[in-house]
Amino acid sequence: MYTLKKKIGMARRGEFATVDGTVQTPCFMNVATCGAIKGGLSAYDLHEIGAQIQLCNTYHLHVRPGEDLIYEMGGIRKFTGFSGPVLTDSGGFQVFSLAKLRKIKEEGVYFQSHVDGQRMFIGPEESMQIQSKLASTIAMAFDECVENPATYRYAKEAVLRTERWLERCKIEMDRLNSLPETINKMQMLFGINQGCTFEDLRVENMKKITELDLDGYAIGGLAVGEPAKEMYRIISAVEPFMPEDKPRYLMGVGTPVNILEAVYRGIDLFDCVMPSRNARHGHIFTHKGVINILNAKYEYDNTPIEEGCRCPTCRRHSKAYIRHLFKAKEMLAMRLTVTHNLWFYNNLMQEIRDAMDNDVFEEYYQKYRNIFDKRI
RNA sequence: GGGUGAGUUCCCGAGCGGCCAAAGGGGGCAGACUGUAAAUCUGUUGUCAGUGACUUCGGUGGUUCAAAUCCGCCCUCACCCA
Repeated sequence: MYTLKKKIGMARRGEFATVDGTVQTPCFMNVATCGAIKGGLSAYDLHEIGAQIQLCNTYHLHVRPGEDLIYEMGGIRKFTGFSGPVLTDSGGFQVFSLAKLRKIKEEGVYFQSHVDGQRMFIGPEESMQIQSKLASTIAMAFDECVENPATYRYAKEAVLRTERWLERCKIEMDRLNSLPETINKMQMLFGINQGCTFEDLRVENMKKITELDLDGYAIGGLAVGEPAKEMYRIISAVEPFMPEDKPRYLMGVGTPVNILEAVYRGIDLFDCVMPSRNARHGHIFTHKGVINILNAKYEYDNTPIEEGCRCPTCRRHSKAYIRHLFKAKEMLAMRLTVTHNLWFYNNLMQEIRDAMDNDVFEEYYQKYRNIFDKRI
């Protein structure tokens, strides 16, 4: 249940209520693909960071440890100990990223496990069944994320197939939610908009999927190599056709500026591996831009990553120390940088919400849109 | 004192007459990363000048058109015998 609290231009300040807690939007969802934030953060650490909601991956959890085990353990939330809402990605994106091993058919996708090469099949029904057993708060529709660039012809074929899959997802989800043994009978389903960078396909698809009256709508298949401007163009093209009273989720995006630009264009939810993955590689986000903590210039730098940052890392540690930990291959290095970056992202959303609440979002947007992604 | 083996670019370590500025690691430096097969991947790592030149393979003196590679002497290290 989404409540729009304020609108500033296209930007939306809202609240998204679920059975597992309410999320203040705009919001960033922290990515815990296999049920854990890579870099060694626990559910407790996430609480410290101000994380509202977490994303886990259907495909990865299906492969290991399997949805039956997680079902037996009481569902993904109980299993991981994360108390807030959890969104599960459908496995559709994995079909895309494991491109070499896949075969896409009308019934679903045949592919090989990245762990042991075992042949597997996931279709819309299977994805819903797995997500139902995982008992996440929100399930994502099983879609096809087409690579960029794509021909119009293929893009169209793929969107139409994804539309048919979406109808099957909804039917299966309704059925699963009515079963007595289902852990979360209120499991939500979000539809996913596709159509590559073709505006007419995007718009047609959005009109089509919103007819299904789902719990939320996502824009998928962006930030897959196209220029950022293309992405913004698609968001703006599709946004007018997204229901006002449903949360809007831009999948897999992005850099701090990408997020700011997307919020500016009416998006409520985000997820991205960038803060955690880049942190593991020493790339760190600050309000002044992006730094690489491994750079020689930080060897004797006794100041925190960002002066004035209230994250657990910056409150205590210097760049010189963190750099040393990386050089010494201590896992604490990654824990500290992932903590900072995730804090930065979650705090960024908090700052955006505050700016909206205080009617200074436009100023905030103008101040940072050319700064956050800059390399310094 | 005698014998044997070894000394290679920041480190380890290949190379044993020209195709060697010298494999491969490590380390260093830099870059990439957007619904995570990612604690991963890429580039670079003698000097100077954009195709080239110059200084390098313990030291020194030779042999040769040509030497990290062959020879003499010297130095250092390791092991063995006294």
